[in-house]
Amino acid sequence: MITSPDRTPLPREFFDRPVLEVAPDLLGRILVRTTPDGPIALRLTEVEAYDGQNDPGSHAYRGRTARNGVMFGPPGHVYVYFTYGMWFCMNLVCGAPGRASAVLLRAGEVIEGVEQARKRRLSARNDKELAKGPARLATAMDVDRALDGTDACAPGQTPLRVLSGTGVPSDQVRNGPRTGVSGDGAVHPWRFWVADDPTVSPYRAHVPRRRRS
DNA sequence: CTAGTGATTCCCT
DNA sequence: GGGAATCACTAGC
Repeated sequence: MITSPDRTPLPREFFDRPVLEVAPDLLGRILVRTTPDGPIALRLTEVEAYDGQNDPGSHAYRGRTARNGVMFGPPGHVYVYFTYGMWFCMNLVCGAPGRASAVLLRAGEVIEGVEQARKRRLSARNDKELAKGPARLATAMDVDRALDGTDACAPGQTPLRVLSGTGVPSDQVRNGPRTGVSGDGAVHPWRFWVADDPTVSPYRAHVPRRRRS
């Protein structure tokens, strides 16, 4: 049976909670990106929690900088960072201002605007790979640094919004170590995903890169 | 399927 | 100057 997902926007209060509550609760929600070419919608299937300055894996661990400033602001805003010289990744800021916690959006299923997402992700071998991985997700959803600081809970038109969707029953939520996080931050099992979902990205342990000559 | 590596730029020490 | 919340590609099993 197909039930139509709830298109109610998530209010700011949804994000104004501890990040370890918000992260699993985001699974099954619908991220909507409004572009001039029409909307792209994504059902979230994999996320990671980053707990501000308490968390060695978090960009906010060493305090506020030019890059991570949005994380220290109000919840419900989008934090976009550039990494590995080529890619963008997007987060949703959680908790009270100053908490600097955020949820990294790692993977999802494109459910609307598939044609547009395919054009942005030409190397994807099938539609399950369109947003399988955080940089792939950002690419498919046309998210880059221009959207850093966007309020996803603002009234009226916004380039990004999160809708209620259907959510995911808690017995379908799995969790484990975060991908690509090194050092002391690797101990926390703060990656959450939907059980047996084919759009979840493969786990990769952090590998330190060898120095180039 | 897994493991290894180059790409490429920005941030922070 | 070192490394990064990654991806795509290749080789080999």
